[in-house]
Amino acid sequence: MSAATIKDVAREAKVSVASVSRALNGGRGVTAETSQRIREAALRLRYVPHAAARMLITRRTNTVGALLPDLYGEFFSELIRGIDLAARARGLHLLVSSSHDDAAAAAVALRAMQGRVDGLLLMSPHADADFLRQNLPQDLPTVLMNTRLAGTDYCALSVDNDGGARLMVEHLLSLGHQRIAFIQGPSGNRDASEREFGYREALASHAPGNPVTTLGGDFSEESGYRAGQQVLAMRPRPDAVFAANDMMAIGCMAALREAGICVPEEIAVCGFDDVPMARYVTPPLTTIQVHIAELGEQAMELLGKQIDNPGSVATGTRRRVRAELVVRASSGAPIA
Amino acid sequence: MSAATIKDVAREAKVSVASVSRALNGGRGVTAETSQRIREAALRLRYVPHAAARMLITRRTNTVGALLPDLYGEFFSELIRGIDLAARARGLHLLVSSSHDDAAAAAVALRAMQGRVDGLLLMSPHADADFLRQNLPQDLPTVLMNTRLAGTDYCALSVDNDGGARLMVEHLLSLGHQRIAFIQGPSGNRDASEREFGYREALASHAPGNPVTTLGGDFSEESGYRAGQQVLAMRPRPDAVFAANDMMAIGCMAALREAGICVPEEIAVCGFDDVPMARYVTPPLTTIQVHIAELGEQAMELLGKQIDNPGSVATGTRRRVRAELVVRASSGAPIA
DNA sequence: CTGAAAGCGCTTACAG
DNA sequence: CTGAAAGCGCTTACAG
Repeated sequence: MSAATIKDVAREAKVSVASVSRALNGGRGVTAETSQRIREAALRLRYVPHAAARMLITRRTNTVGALLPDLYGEFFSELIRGIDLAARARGLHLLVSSSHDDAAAAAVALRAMQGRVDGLLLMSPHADADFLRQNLPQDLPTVLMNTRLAGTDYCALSVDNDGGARLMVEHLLSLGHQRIAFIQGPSGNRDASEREFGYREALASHAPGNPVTTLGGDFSEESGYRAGQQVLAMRPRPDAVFAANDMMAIGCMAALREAGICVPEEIAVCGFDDVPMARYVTPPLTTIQVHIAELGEQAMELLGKQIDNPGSVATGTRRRVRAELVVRASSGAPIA
Repeated sequence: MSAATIKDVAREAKVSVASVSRALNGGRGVTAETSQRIREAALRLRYVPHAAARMLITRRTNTVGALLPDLYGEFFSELIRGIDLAARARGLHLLVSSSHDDAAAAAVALRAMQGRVDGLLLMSPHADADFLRQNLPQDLPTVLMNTRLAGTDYCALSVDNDGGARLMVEHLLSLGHQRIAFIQGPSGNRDASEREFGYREALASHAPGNPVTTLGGDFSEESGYRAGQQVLAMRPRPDAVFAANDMMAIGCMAALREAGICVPEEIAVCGFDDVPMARYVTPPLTTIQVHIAELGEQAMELLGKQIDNPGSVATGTRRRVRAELVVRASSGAPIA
């Protein structure tokens, strides 16, 4: 015996399918008595409305799609949890898709979601204005997360990378550090370039005379290690290193330690992200914490609004998720 | 203008909708020429078949559901990535649902997936035979992951916890450690109890005379710290501590360090999981690595088989994902 | 090879 | 309040 349909319930309750539908969806236009009888019949038959049939007729899937570059790692883990929680709270299902190596794969994934979702949460390094125009259905509510958005009017959420970087530079300056070097992230990476921008800007406005020094990196621990070796060779040597992410900061500290340099006594080192490991390295890492889960939650909230009430969210709405300074031993600050 | 339907394509290509359907689904029973014309029309109209309509008629959603206790953290992050990759490879969409605080919430989530998925990947601490009988549709292909399965014949994947724990105990014994204490995980947790079982079994078979000592814990770093303090107070003191997970091992090491005890010279400490942090603590942690992504991949594979070919997977099929010893400094082994 | 028609399970005007 | 009927967009026997 297959799953019960609305017809079975109608027969069992001796009413028409129309009444069953009405009773089970809010109950307007049905006597309390009939409604009760219908509900009992549905329960007895373990009736669950067929999702596809309902989608077809209501044009609503009650599902949102999340297209992410990856699912792995601290960042995505927290992001997807924030999204999931917010979706759940709104009674929405979550369809995920990730790991698109190139723009073509991302486009395919995007297309495949068509008709399966009421809205889209999109984070993709491949997405630019052109890509979006090509691959996003016109009328599908969409919120971009940490994605290039020059030339688009989609709603967008992003991490306040420059603000965070500025906080860090101000912190280092306040401790008396003068020669602050910056380890860059991968070129073309938006987070990385915004962090660098914040670094430059903070130096320019607070300490215009101080040297601006950037070292190549790609977010990997190894690249941080190599940057650390470069720091060792510089004359005059920087008295602080600000890495565009924590893993590079950790790699950098390893290089300094191997050379017998004490952190933070001889050189301060700090990062960005506040990965869990940051607390556990020696010395614990001063870094910038970003509320990633909030990024997911807020994006979902914005998307939910658009879905429920198209037009309720102004075109091109932008929001930033705040970044906070987390002071630990590696920057040489007196710890309370 | 809304999305094009099959009718629009039929009109554009001057054929019936039946031909469009045939041409676009494999093309059997259509001349190459007609098929070509139809494809061009579809492309021109940017036609994408309406997913819901197709689901309704084919009874296939091309979607699998993953019901997980959480999405956050190393373990789930890796698990879901393994699942996602395997699902992608089979052209299946992935619907996720998580964070069910109790059995009732899990049941609701399970029901909500009905009709939306062709199969289910299920990991739930709330799921026992009774729960499954109550809440799983009879004929829905399902694979259980790391879930209690006494009394069920669902297919199931699980981590080889006892095997891993046995490896660790054998490793410690081979290094000459005699009094090996074990820090337990939360009571009722399947992974935790299997690891403890492996610990006891390995001691019983390889070193029946050695003391069996268990200390309470709940997988949190704090509980490991407290267990570490208990270890310090014991006489005779254990010469090795095996924690049921890495975070407790890390907490334990912190307690020992504060008391001025050297790891591994005075006491060896090791964990289970190989979280990324394990490499970075001082000293680096000897632990058991589990190929979590494999768990997800294999589960997906088993599920895919069941979906494609019901009956092709023997009822009650069980598989275990292997666990490997990762030797680092904390166990006092000579590192190559 | 091609098309007209039935039907998947539901919701929603439209009558009564 | 209640029911008969149309229709959402698709696929698939069934004829031709």
